[in-house]
Amino acid sequence: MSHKLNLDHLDLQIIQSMMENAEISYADLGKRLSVSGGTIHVRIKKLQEFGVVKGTRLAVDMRSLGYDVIAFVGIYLEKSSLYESVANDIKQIPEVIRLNYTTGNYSMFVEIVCKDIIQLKHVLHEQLQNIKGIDRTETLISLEESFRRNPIVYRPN
Amino acid sequence: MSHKLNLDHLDLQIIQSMMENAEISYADLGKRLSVSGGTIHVRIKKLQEFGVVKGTRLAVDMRSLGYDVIAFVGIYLEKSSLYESVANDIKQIPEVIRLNYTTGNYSMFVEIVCKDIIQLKHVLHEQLQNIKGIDRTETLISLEESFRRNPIVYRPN
DNA sequence: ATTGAAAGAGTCTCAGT
DNA sequence: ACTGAGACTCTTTCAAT
Repeated sequence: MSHKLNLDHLDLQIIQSMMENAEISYADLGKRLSVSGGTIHVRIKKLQEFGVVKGTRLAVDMRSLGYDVIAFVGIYLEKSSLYESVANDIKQIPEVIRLNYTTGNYSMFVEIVCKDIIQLKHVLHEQLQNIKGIDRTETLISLEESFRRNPIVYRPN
Repeated sequence: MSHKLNLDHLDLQIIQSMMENAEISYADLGKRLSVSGGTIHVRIKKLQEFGVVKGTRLAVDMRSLGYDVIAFVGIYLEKSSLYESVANDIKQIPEVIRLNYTTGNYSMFVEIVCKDIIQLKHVLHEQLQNIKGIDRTETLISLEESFRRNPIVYRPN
């Protein structure tokens, strides 16, 4: 992480392409980017060694599994020094899939995924609110996710 | 349509495992779950047909690519009927990777990924604020991401 | 660093259960 | 529905450039 990475256009194109679809074969991706499959292989191995690439993950449609509710919760702390302790307690709640320490309105900001509103209510009132050091919370419930996409790391022109 | 799929424990275990790491072979995953590799293959094909599985994606450490800044922006609309038009304008901003229509404090909520604060400032002031129909915005900048993980779809016991 | 080809490993299909 | 084996495809290594 302390080393400066020197990534060229080919590296970025590979990343851009495989962030969207990691199933493409090295040979096919090589064809598309005008190099051999062997070169794709070497580059990906390098990116893994450098820690840029962290593996591949199955993309799952959570709604079709019955996880219909996404909520965001802004958290106000009693004292900002309680961050570590509160973060640790929050991590014990499996429905919380993400926690950020933030500037701005809130001290902390979490994302929650649940099967229904009943379960969300349970997480908010029985779990989150009981954590020592949390002053109060504000909840945003997502009625619709308009889009979600990857950052653009390679822009052709 | 998102109901009523009949998925059993095996399906959920496959999903749970491959959400974390999609590189495992069918044979190895089968061993772990006490079935043959062929069965894993059939199940995954079924999950793809049902639309539960949407492919695989490369997991990338954005920070090592120089994308150091994550920000969340809450948006107040002049009228909530402007949602569609504003959503469309927001989608044109490549740094915005996610947009949700929400209840609660804000009408809309976006996530932004940038290389630095300069770029974030540009996105906020030259792009977002110029969109017709946006009343005002509140920005949360992430100072640290404490954790990020997948939802739990299978809990052993 | 990239290539092409051979060796090794994984996916996919199918007949049998 | 699951299994195991054969056919096929992809990954990985490596000598040559």
